[in-house]
Amino acid sequence: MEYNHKDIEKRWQQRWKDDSTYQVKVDREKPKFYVLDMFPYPSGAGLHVGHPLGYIASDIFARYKRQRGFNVLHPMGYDAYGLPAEQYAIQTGQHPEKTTTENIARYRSQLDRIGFCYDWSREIRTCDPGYYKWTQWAFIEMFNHYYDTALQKAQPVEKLVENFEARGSQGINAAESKHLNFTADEWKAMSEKEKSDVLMNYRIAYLGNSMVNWCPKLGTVLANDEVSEGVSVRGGYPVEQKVMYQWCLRVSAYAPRLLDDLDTLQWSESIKETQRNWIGRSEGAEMQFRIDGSDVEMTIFTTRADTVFGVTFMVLAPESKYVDLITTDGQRAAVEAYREEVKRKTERERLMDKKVSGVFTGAYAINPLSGKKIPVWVSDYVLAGYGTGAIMAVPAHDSRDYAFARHFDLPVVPLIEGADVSQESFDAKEGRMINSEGPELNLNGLEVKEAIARTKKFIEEKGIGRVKVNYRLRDAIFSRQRYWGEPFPVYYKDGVPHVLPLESLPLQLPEIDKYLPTETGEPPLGRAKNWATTEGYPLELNTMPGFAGSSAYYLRYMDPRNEDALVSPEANNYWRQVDLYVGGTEHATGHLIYSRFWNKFLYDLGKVCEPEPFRKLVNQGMIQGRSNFVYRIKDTNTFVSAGLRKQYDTTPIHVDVNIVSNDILDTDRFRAWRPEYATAEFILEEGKYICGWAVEKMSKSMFNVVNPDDIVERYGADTLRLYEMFLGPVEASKPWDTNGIDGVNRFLRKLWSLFWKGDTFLVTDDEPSPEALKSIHKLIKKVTQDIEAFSYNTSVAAFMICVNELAAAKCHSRSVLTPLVTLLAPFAPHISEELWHQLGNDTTVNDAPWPEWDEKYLVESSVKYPVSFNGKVRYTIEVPAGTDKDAVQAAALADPAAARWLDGKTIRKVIVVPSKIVNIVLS
RNA sequence: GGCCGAAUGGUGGAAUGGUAGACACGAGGGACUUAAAAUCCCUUGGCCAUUAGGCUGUGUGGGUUCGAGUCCCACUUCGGCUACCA
Repeated sequence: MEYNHKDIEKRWQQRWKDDSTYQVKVDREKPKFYVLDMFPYPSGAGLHVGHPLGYIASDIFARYKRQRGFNVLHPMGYDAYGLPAEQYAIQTGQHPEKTTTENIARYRSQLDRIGFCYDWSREIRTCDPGYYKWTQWAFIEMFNHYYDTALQKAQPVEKLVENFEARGSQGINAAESKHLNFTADEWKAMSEKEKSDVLMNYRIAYLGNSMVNWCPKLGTVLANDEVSEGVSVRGGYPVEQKVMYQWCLRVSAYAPRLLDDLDTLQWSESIKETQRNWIGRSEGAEMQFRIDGSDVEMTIFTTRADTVFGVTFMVLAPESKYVDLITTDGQRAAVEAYREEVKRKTERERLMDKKVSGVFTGAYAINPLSGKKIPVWVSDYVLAGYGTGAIMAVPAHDSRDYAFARHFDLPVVPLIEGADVSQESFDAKEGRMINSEGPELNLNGLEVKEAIARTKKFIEEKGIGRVKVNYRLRDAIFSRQRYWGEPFPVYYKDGVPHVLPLESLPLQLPEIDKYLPTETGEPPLGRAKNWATTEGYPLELNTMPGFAGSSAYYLRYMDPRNEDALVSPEANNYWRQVDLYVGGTEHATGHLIYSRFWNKFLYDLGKVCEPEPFRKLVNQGMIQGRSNFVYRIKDTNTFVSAGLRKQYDTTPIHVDVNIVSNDILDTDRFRAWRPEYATAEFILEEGKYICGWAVEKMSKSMFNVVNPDDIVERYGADTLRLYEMFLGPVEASKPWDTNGIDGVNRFLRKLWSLFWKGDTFLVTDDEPSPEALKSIHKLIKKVTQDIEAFSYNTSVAAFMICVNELAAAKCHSRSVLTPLVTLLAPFAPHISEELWHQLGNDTTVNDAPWPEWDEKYLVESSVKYPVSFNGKVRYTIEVPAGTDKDAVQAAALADPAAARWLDGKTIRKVIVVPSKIVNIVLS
């Protein structure tokens, strides 16, 4: 029998499906293990060979854990809501659901061919009403809770209301949008609408005016992580800042816990660091500056409390509410003009434009420590969204303040001994303070750190300010002016928002005729007919963002068809959390923050039993494309081989990598590729046309997309799986290069030839030779350790070595081949399953227990010690295995070859090190 | 600007501080074959040498060590993420 991958893979994939081999149930007899891939957005382009990299790695681990006796949950589903399907719908009128369903079908067939051990009975789609019911449910719960900062926990809003009824706003510890002060009587006197507004200030899901990233081209707002360098991540369209009344999630309330709990996670340091930066904890102080001749007090935030004596001016963000309060009549026109100018600029223009700009408000503030009058300016280098939107400017020790001061000719007062501020600011937090003496506080002579602490203490005592920890993490904007997303379970009664009762969920996405905003500028849902409750109250027109559906999907897999809860306590208590999560780093500041937040919220409610969703995270690298080029001689239809192109004036042209093999162009297929090349002529080198190559992003336009289907068709899924792993470490980014896949395929055929020669089944019950035993035990040890360490490329290499050794030893012994096939099963499940059954087993190879290695087969009978002098290996001595250290030393000293190297010198010492090296040090 | 990571043959990549370059591709040579494919064997970091063997070698410069690709310091280059964050 020949190795026929098509027959084997088709047959076993069918068997696994028929037998439901990979379905799992809660089984309290067995330990659980939860392996999860980040579920894909099913794009129209289908999978390329880069996508399955992480899936293959996690599949190997899932199968391995199953063979180790774990009950393994390994599900898959689709992040089905998203912009591309909607953009496509706008262009073509095709319902996004139709596009999405088709794309999912394509993804599924591509995934199926690779032979994953997913439990497809647990498949979920975020756009499925049975699923998004629970997204809406979570939103309602967030609406009905506030965050208690003393308990560090979400609490029902009713508790807050009780407090208001009894004591007003006094004594509450709640995360809030702004600080409110009212009495119980004032609360009781409020209208329905006023009460609603007050509660919005505390709810975890709340409606609020906030500065949003508005993308006019996409017609929607975007979250911070959906914007990069002033343009939208999807599409790259310009984004502007705008205040809008939007649904938001109070993620910021969870910032301290999101930060602290990072330490409990087995994630890469780099991704934890990225999250730490994104959360952006900074310890500093809030301080009040009174406006001269007014009772307005402006609050600023600073991490450099020590530099207050160097504050020579203050700056407000153009959007700051203080601007209206303090601008003098004389300056009002100029300030308004400036604000208009800033407003017109997009975020990108604002970032690009490095020119310093700003305008004086006409007002002066009083420095609370020195008592000096300092001017207050407005400039767009101060952001409304961070801190309080107002800063104290210390030009001597902050480069942005310095640039501003130089531009507008404001004074620069150095505060640190020896700091030269004639050319640039001195930003380092070190040195001794000078020029820092006021009527009540003297910092001169202190180190910066001491000065910060002293100032903080002083301002707290004097009531000028307070120590404050500030977080950069913003609340998540949760509204999208889109159609293809989860509808909010919200209706408006007399303008007051209410959530729908839980029994009425899911609130299904209505049909609409066009997917554009309405003529009046309302979101697409404004087009839906009868978009109201049965009582006729209008429903919310926005939909939820992409991250809503992906924030708790890992919980739903535990209990995917439960109609009464997101996940039952039984299922959740058994599966608990994801033990291994595999996916790309691009979600570091998006999905991976939102999921943690969402999970912590549900944890506070007692709905889930683990405070973190993903215990261990592995980030697979990106697979880049490897493009091929042909070189056309200018103004001809003649193409010259890469090695000869320097002799001509040529233009490189991307050529489809699928008609190139080992960089050699298939010239016939090239002529057939496109009509304009039908008459192409070639200048060959050594009879071949060699293409040039470059590493680029994998994309259609570069003609470097490799479809896994083609690889599976030609070499089989097992070869694809092994090759993707063999390419390099899972975490590393690397270009896809199909050259070299033959080596892996050759390995599988060699493995096959241990079992079959022609139609003869070679397997015997003979006792294996010591070499064969050593070979297989070496493999067991290596593969076991490598899988645990997620080092699959070296595992594949170890398989190749073992098979080569067994072939050389002509070993066909069942007792060696059985563990070999068992070990290979996670990597190449189809061929392993086939051979496993040929060895006479009936169960699936995935239930074959993982073999254990025995060190006794790995011991050498004699050991060779390289002997080195001063670090250089000179010769080798051989001693029986087990020889102790002293005997090795004696043997080394007695070896006549040593004399050759001693050369009159004396031996200072002899060191026997663990790695079988004897090191002789001469003096 | 900030943070993180990387740098090893023609290529992808191996090396708990202990014989650098495993494994694979590619390349060269050979066997089998009418031929091709497939398969098998040999060579393959560089330099010198007929061989034996020698020298040299992990981005650069220093350091620690009996011993450094690996640890420390400085630098260079390249990637990734992030950014007027006060």
